[in-house]
Amino acid sequence: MNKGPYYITTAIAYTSGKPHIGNVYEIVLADAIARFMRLYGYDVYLQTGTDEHGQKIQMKAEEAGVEPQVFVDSIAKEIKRNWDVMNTSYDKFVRTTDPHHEKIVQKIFKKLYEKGDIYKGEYEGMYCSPCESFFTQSQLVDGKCPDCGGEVSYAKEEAYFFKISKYQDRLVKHIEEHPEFIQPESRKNEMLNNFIRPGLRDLCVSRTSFTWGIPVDFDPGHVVYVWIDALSNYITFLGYDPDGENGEMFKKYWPADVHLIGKDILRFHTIYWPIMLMALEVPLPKKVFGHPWLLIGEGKMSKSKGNVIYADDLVDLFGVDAVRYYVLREIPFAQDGSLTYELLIERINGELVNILGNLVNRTAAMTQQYFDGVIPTPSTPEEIDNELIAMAEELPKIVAEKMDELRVADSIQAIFNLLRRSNKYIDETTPWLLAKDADKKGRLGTILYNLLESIRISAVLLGAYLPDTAEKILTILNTKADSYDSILRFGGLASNQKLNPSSILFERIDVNKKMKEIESSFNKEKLTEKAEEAKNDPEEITIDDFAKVQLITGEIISAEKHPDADKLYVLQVQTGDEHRQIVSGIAKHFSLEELPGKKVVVVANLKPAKLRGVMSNGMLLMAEDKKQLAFISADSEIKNGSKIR
RNA sequence: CGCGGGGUGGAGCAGCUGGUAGCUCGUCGGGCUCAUAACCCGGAGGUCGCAGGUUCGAAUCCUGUCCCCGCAACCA
Repeated sequence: MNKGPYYITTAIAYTSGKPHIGNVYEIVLADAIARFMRLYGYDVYLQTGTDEHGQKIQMKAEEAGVEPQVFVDSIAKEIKRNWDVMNTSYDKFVRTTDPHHEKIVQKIFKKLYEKGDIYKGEYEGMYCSPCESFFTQSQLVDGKCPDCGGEVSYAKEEAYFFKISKYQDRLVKHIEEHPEFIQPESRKNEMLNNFIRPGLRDLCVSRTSFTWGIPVDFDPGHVVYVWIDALSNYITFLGYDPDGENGEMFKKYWPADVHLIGKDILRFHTIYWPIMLMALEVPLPKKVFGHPWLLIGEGKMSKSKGNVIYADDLVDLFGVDAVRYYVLREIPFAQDGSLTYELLIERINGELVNILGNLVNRTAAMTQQYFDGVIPTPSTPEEIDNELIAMAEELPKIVAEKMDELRVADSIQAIFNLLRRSNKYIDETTPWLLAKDADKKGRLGTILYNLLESIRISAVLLGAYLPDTAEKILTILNTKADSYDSILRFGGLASNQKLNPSSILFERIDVNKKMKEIESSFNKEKLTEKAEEAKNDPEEITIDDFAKVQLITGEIISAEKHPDADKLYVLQVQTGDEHRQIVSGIAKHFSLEELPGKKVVVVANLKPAKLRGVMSNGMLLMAEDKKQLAFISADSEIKNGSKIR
């Protein structure tokens, strides 16, 4: 039952640091789709990997004091390890530093150049030499470099540009004619209205400001823009060759069925990538799915917020399948999902333990008790049986439909509906009562068989999402009937086989105990992190350095909104005899009303600066943790303007 | 008037091609004992952000308005 090739890719992960659970979500999602499609009968090829070039990586490597290649080698290894920890079944793990990939990207670049779609031009803008970066007028802060605050000067440099605009109309047409192309569809309009229709500007596709990239072979000093490099991975590793014979894999699997990516990079995949392919005269992928994000509580996960959660830590705490289950189940089709330990534990206990684990456990126990563990032979079904059977036979179709739309969470829910129904079926049929009556042995057997078969059908489907658990269940059932075909008709489980001894599938988690465990390990982590930070940041300052900073006490007299910025307040602060205006980015944390009267600490000798047009003379000191800001003030009455030292 | 997403019982969501408002969790009460204090049943709880409009009828369509969240700008 081969349904043909199915090529699915994830975005390749950027090797600038260890991937967090949000990054890992993508490969797990891809894996679930890939596993299901394999079960369903497709010849699936799942490609994932790492994106290893670019300035940021070069910088990180320099910071770490190693060669870029050494740096990306170690990160790529770590990323791959995380993918493996999550038990993902990728067919190919690619790396953009692969020599073959580099060679083909050079060929692609050259071909586009020869075709005239890439031309040499000049990049102009305000340039900051220490930072080696160009900035647009609007990015400048007070006419200075936004990164280092240094002077910038007008400069231009040679660069190659890609004639994106040439393909604009074709792209619009393609998107309009293929509503499937951008998923979820709500994103389609965003792309069209926000980026494409206003007009595409030619894209600068080479850099000379750093060297860690694929060199433009016909013009030394230039390296290929990372996105051109990265996006190409989808075809280079299949054996695409711009001026030769394409490889077998390319012929078989391209165009891709799905590019699975984060919604933040949808732009690159629905604009630049299709246009690149058009320019190369290569067919476009069928679908680009910008999946939502996994949020931590309410907010985005980020290092600066200090709320980063790593997949391998979660797996240590809860097990692979529990973590897979959570991310797949909790993130709906087009809306961000949220992760907290409490929610995770709730899902594990409420669904994996109570619904799934308990059902398998009680059914196996009854089969053991009443039939010595031998799968009974069913007799004529009754009305109540037919209801269960109908639902079980319906399930594979429902799941297939949902998966076809990439609605993974819905698929899982459908499976759990059958498991719930099965639990209910037990209560309705009361096997423990039938067991007391020898005449009812046949009926009892039918019921247990129906349960075991429903469990088998569920387990076969669950294999896509919880591979280990599914395998465990099928082992308990002692069956090899695990194909999609085998679950289309109820009754595929062979009778008279003896069940294997069952074990607990998911251990119940004690919330309080677990949270304590997490906290203690979290603290440990924090300590080691701090220790590392201290190591990495050996810079000590002298008392003289500190003396340069002039801190004084003050009091906020009045506060008003910045006319032109959401996060800023314009504050009038009394600092002794004088009073100064300070612009501060605390609008998100405090209301205007509560500010007047607040005692504050002010950095008095900070160079004045204009913030979005308003002068600011100084800076307020605030204490900051993950969630909130707090003012710092003297703990007893002291005159405004008092020195702090 | 920068772009987009969202506001539905205590929590998280579904419904949004118009016609008794549904699911999971929690809560209260009951049942059962095969099972991992689990499973099953029942109840309470919502004027579907607000105000208008279209319609015989709107959570669902239209207009206005308020609030929240992303992106962009800004966090001295």
